[in-house]
Formats: sequence, C-alpha cells, structure tokens
Amino acid sequence: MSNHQELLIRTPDDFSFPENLEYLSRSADECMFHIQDSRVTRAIEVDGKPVLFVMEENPDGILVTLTGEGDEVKAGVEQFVRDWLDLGRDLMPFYELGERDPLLREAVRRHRGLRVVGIPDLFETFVWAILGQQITVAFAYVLKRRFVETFGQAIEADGVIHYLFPSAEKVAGLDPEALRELKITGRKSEYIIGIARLIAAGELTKEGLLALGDDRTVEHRLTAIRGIGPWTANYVLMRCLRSPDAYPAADVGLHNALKLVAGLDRKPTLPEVEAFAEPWKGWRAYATFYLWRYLSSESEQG
DNA sequence: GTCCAGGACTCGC
DNA sequence: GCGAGTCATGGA
Repeated sequence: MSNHQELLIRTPDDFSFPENLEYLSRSADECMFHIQDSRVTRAIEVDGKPVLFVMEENPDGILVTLTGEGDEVKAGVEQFVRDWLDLGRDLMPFYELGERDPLLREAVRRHRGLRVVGIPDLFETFVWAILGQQITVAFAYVLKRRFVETFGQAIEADGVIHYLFPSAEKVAGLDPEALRELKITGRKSEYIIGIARLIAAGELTKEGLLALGDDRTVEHRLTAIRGIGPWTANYVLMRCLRSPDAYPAADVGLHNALKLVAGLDRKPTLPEVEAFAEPWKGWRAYATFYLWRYLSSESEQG
C-alpha cells in the first residue's frame, strides 16, 4: 500500500493514552470512530478530501497511520489529533490545583493524563450539544448515530464503514420532518437546521468565535441564537473552542458529580455549583470534564 | 405509572 | 425578571 504514511506525535508527560482511550470507548453507539484492540480508526476531511487514519499508543507518543499522500494531508491529520486530544496544553497548573482541592483530588488522581477530548468541527459540536440537551447521554448517542448514518458520507475500509459528519450545507437544506423521523424532537430539529444555515451561510465560524476573545463575549454571541442557552454555549466553548475555563453550570451530570464528591444528600443549587467552582477559575472546563469522568467511573462499579 | 436524563423556549404575571 | 408549563424519548 503505497499511499500509507506514518506519523509519530510526541505526547507530554501528563498525557495518558489509556485514560483517553477509556473515555473514547464510553459508548458502543459512537459512530465517528471505531475502537478495536486499543487502536482508534477514524475518517476526517483534510482540504476537502476524506482521509482515514489509525492511532495507537507508542513508547514515544501516539503512532498514527494514515491513508493519503503528501505532507499537507499528514500535517492536517497531525493538527486534527493534536486538537482532538488537546495535546498542546500544559496540565501541571490544573494538577497542582487538583491536589489542593478536596472535591477534585480523587478525580484528578484517578484519571491523570485525561484530556478534555475535543470536537474539532464546530457544526458537529453544536449538533452533539443540542442532541444532548435534557436526555441521557446514551440516548443522545443513538440519535447522533441515526443522524450521521442518514446524512453523513460513508467511507468503507477493510469491511468497516466510517462516516464523515454531515455537512452544515447538507443539513441546511433539510426539512425538520426529516430529523423528526429519527426521533429527534421537533424543536431540536429546528435548532439544528437553524445552526446549519448560519454555518453554511458563513455567518457562524469557529475562527469568528475564537476572534471574539473572552468566554463571556462568545457566550453572549451564542446564546443569541435560537436553541443555544448558557449550557450549550459553554459546552461549545469547552469541547470545540477549547476554553479551559468554560463552565456548563446547569449540567445535570456536573450536579450529580458534585453531590457525590461533596457528600451532599441532594443535588447542589445553582449558587452552590458556582461557589464550588470558585477555586477552579481558569480550569473549570477541565474540572467539569474530570468530574464527569469520575462520576461515570464510580457508577460503573455499581 | 412515575421520575429523570450532559436544557431551552414560551407564556403569564 | 422569574416561575411554571412544554417539549419528546427511553431507561430505571
């Protein structure tokens, strides 16, 4: 196979491939990549063309094998993986904070090396966040899979079908009824198509949002869009725009995690949720992500 | 049957 | 500006 290339991405000391793999493995309904034998296979688009790559742990970092020729493709895949796993971030300040903080300590110790796994594509992040509003994560995965399998581009390799996330352009032209058939609620269908149209029209871009600067400005811009409330805006800031401090304070999973680590006999109130996070300022997205992870690892043990 | 899930909108006051 | 009702599906 002459069109394969290898790429070794060196990872920082505070990166754990198994911890991130564990997070990526959390749903059998995940459709944007496949995991087998500790190897992750995924299709992405680089310069408008589909590229398939496999990543696996290596003594020196992450070994990536990709299909496609040329340095541009290789660079595109490397950039994607770096963004996906937030490899450019130094977590030492967060770990020092975690050691001092009784609410975070156990989560940080247990899952050290975990990154806020990102969703590099803006449209995908919005769709995933909107689908996840008010329903269980498990059901959100089912809805995402239906959506991707129905509207995404399929790429077959070695008997396995991989998907590119549906483009905003394609979804912009859909009727809400087409999403309703997948059991996505009518309102969410409208939200998703509305966002797709803004993105397809170039009125909403990742670069444009990043250029706004601080989180509060982005949140204000996003919550002006129908279907985007404070939770979704902060979720997008965390997973796509890479703010380490975004804080989805209304998140039910966060509330349950805080109830657990703070030893409460009820869920915390919103003021309490804000107060708990006061010492985490600068790292609230990381704190949230670790608490989510901690909560799911606790509930797995029954 | 009831309640809850990684919320947001709409309406009435 | 704030509280209650509504959306809609699926699992416990």
